This record gives sequence, structure tokens and C-alpha cells, in this order.
Amino acid sequence: MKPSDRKTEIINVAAKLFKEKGYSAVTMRDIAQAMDIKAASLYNHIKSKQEILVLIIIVIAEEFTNTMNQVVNSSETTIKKIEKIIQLHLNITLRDANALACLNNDWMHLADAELTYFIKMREVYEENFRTIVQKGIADGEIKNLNLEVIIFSTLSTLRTLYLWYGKKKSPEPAVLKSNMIQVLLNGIVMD
Amino acid sequence: MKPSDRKTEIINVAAKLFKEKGYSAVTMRDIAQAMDIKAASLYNHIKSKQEILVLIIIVIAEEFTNTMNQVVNSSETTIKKIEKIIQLHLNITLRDANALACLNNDWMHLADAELTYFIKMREVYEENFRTIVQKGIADGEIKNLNLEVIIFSTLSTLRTLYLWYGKKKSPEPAVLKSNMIQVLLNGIVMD
DNA sequence: ATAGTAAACTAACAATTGTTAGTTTATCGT
DNA sequence: ACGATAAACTAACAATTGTTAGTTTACTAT
Repeated sequence: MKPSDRKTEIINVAAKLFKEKGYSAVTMRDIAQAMDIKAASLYNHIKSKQEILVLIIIVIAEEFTNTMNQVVNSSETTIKKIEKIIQLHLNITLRDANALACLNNDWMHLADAELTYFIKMREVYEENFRTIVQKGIADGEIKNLNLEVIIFSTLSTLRTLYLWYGKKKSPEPAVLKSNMIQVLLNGIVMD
Repeated sequence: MKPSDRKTEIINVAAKLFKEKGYSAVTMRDIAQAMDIKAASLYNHIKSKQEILVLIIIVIAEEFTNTMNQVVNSSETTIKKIEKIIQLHLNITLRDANALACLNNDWMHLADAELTYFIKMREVYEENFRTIVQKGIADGEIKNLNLEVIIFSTLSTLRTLYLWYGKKKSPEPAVLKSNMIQVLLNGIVMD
């Protein structure tokens, strides 16, 4: 079931605040004030503060998971696969930077089933990435460097895109994409 | 003035907890419990929760600032300078991953003078990095790609080293260093 | 032994937290 | 005009927060 308009508003406002101060430092009164209503009124639309967090994080986590599964099971070259993954992170960052910040910084405040679910998705995501790069190395498309260094250097950059996109100096999406691919794949040193 | 032994203990325990749950979600009672004492006893050693945060973050921020200043003012090649910066992040990550996590995630909970001071240091740090890369491009050492993409791809990876160092699969420091340099400078695609 | 000190304790505070109950207001289809 | 529904409100709660005051305990130097 899709959230109502008002519920979506709450989620978006909350995500913005969570990005700025983190889940724990944002109170229900903060969220309410940002919407020009009282804290108690929020509960006409949402079940709890936790529910807001879950709705912000899980939807996006599933989107990453699903797209990654498609990429892994496709029959393209390793390089094309990695480009697809870069594109995936870029798309979500451009569309919903706040939620992405929240996913990165506040996932540990999920509870019970959702926490387990999230951690599992995260593990599978990284494992899929690992599989892709490993095949790339075996096929001679990717340099035979330490696998973990490759995985985490790339993922670190992609995961924290939200931190600097939107700043004045960041380039427009098309430039960003092509430059990102070049930097991550071919490095920055002149040949 | 150097913190006393007990004060240092508190700072280290707090940094570990802050890394796991974030500054706001960790209570003084959490910190006390982790030290097997009562919350009130902490105040024999520290002034406030805020002071703990300041002591964790500012010391490290100044270390980054100072070393970066040395590198900027040195007369080495751009590549050697970048290698020095990679080494700097690696050193601090290996020595004090918890504090580094805290610096990255909780700096916004600093207040007043320290918050301003931190933000200034951060800006200067990035500006220095920018200057280094810019000269590298001008000298033909670095590819003429979008400056911001280069800066933030590199910094993102270096800043989040703490996230994955210590995991079973991460290599020993020497391997980590050489592979990191290769990945960041020369990319991962086979020539 | 005594005095001094470092570092723990108990007890309590005022403020803030997420949340609930019950009520009022506004909008819309009939 | 009327009833239903959505969405706001006020008021309050029990729990938790950082912090303080005053006290006790244990070690150390004289």
C-alpha cells in the first residue's frame, strides 16, 4: 500500500532532518515544527518514529537490491556492469539524497526484523559486487589488485555521493556520470 | 594539558560507543556502564558530554590539518603529495578508527566555537587538497577531469576507511597502502 | 595514625522524550 | 442541511536525559 500524500510529506521532511542531525537527535516535535503542526498530529498519519525510519530506509535498500540482482544476472561485460552500478547510485542520489543519507547513517537504529533484513540486503549487495569484480579479474578486464580494496574504494565513493552532490561546485549529472566512471575505472594519473 | 589516564579511558570508551550508535543515541549511563561505574562518577573526570565529543574530534581534526599543511607546502611531485595524504588517512585510521568514525558522523553535534573551528578546518583541508590536484593537472601529472569529482572520489574513500578496516577480509597495512594507492591513482581497469 | 586527595557512590533535579486520549475544526459527498 | 471522515488541536503521561549535591571509600604521603 502506498503512503498517503500527507504521510509522504512527513517522510520527506523527516528524511531531510535526519540527514542534518541524525535520527536520534531529531525529535517528533522537530518534525512537526518543520511541517507547521503539533507533534501529536503526526500520529494521525504514522504509527511511530520507528515507522518513519523504516519507510525511509527499506524502500531504497530494496531498490538497490533489485537493481543489483538484475545487473549481476545480466550478460554484459564487467565494465558495463560496473557502469550500471555507478548509474544506479547516481540515480538514487539525484532523486533522493536525504533518504540515502539516512540509510547510510541511521540504519543501525532500525530494530528487530527490519534491522536483520537490512543487514542481510547489505551483505548480499556487497557479495554481488564482489562476484562481479572477481569475474572481471578472472577475465582480464580488471587489474589483479586486492579484491576488498577495489570493492570498498568504489563503494565508499558511491555511497557518499549524497554528501557533496548539491554543492555549488558539483557538476551537472551528465558530466558527473562520465567523470565518475573515468575516475573510478581508469584512475586520475596521466598515462 | 594532557588528559589523565582515567579521562583518556572515558574518551576511548565513548568513542567506541559513538561509533556504534552515534553521539545522540549514547547516554552518559551507557558510557558509565561500559566502564563499570555510575554515570555521576564520570563527572569527576570530565566536564560534560559535549567535552567528550570535543576531545575526540578536535585533536584528530588538528592532526589532519597540520599534516596537510606540511604536504601542501612541500616541494614534491603531485603524485607523491597524494600518496602522503593517503598515508595520513591510513595512519590515523589504523591508530584510532573509533575517533575517526566519530569525527565523520558526529561533528555536527559540536557547538559554538568548536563547531565553527571544525568546519573551518574541514574547508581549508579540502581547499588544500584542491590546490594540490589543480597543480597536478596544470603540470600534466593528473588527468584533466572534473576537479570536484577527483577531490571527492578520493576523499570519500579515504574518509570512510574506518568503516571497513578491521573486517576479516581487509588486508594488512602494507598491502592496503600499496593497493589503495594503485586503485585511487591508476584505477582498476586493465590497461 | 592522620590528613589529603582521587574517584567512586546514592539520590535527586528539571528538562525533554515518544506517545496516548479526548476534543475540535474543516472538507466533502449525499 | 447532515453526517462522515480526515486532520488538526490541547493536555497529559511515564520514561529517559544530562547534570548536580552531598557522601563514602580507598589509597598515599607525611
